[in-house]
Amino acid sequence: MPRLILHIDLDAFYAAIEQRDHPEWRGRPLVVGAAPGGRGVVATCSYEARRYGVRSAMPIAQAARRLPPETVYVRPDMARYAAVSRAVMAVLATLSPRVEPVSIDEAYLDVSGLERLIGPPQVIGRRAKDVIQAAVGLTASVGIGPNRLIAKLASEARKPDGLTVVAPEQVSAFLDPMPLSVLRGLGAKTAPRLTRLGLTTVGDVRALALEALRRHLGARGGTAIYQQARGIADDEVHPERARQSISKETTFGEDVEDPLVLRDTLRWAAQEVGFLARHGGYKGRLVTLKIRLHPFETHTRSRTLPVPTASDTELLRAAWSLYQTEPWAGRPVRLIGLGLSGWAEETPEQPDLFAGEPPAPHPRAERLDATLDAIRERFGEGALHRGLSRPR
DNA sequence: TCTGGGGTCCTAGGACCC
DNA sequence: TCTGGGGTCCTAGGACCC
Repeated sequence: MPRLILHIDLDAFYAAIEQRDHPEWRGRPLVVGAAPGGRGVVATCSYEARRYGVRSAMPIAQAARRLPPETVYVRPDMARYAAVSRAVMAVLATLSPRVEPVSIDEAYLDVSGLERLIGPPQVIGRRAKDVIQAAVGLTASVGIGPNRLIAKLASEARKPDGLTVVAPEQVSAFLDPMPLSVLRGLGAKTAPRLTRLGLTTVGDVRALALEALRRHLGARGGTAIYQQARGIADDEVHPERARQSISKETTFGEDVEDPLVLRDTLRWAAQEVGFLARHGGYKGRLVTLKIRLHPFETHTRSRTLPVPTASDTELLRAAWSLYQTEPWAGRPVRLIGLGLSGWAEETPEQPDLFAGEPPAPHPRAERLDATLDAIRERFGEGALHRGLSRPR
């Protein structure tokens, strides 16, 4: 039986939350990210700001030069955004129990078989958008297709507040005219390898033999692109993917040479990582120090410990000794941080969204009220939209 | 023009063991 | 004195994604 995969992407997520909670900022260019005078980039910006050509990951100084004086700049409040995200994921779970969050503002749902319960794909997609609007007062763009790649490209096809369904027989017509960079794994470095061959669209890539693709992209990458260009891609949705690493890093406002400041910063990172690890029930053996030296030279150094740990002091000791064994002392540091990975075999899985609660019998969108109460209880009123309204 | 922070996955060489 | 493969672990870096 063919799968039906839904991809949902919350529109301008951080910026939309800020505008939701500050009505006076609605309709104005708004940037969530670094302070306009400082170092850093745009995390997300409102659609009003995008009209000036501002995009995610653009250096904040460059964005500030383009944007008008009435622009609002806000620092990210990740704890708040994460609460909204969890509320969205919870309400999506009333549609289908197979929800895989892929980032704070994106998820895949396996909605195969829901046509009998809800209706055709268009209606399922509409329902997903409605329950999110009702729960948190935000718009989302939805794409539905036979696998994850097509669902994702469908949600990107119309934004914001879009809804696009691609049936299996429409896949090649949908894919062929797209720029080849939409395929997963063709980024800034590898896409030009194909562009140099005169290829520009997915249709062009589809015309290429498997052997040629493997020659230019490597055996693994070449095969993956060959299949994607034919609309063949992963359609498994994994509701409880375990995380593989925990890390914390920071970029200094100005480069730092004082070893005491570096050590204090690593201590902070060790405490943050240790806290997250202990609360998730993780212990890891691999400690990685990350450092970015002036002007923009990045290194990692890692050490495998004999015994898995989640201890702040052990993390700090390992990271600091990695720093000290390198001839970096005295060189100005732009960024420093550390990570923990390599979980012990017996590390328990991260508890899922509803851990500890009785399993919901047959979750359906009709149970929205009960779900909203549960969300309010777990994530606080702030996660929810004020002036709650029911979907029709 | 200056380039965040949080991740995932892959590659490749060397050590080491059988 | 020279020489196999295969497998696993460790480490560093890079590409990519949101």
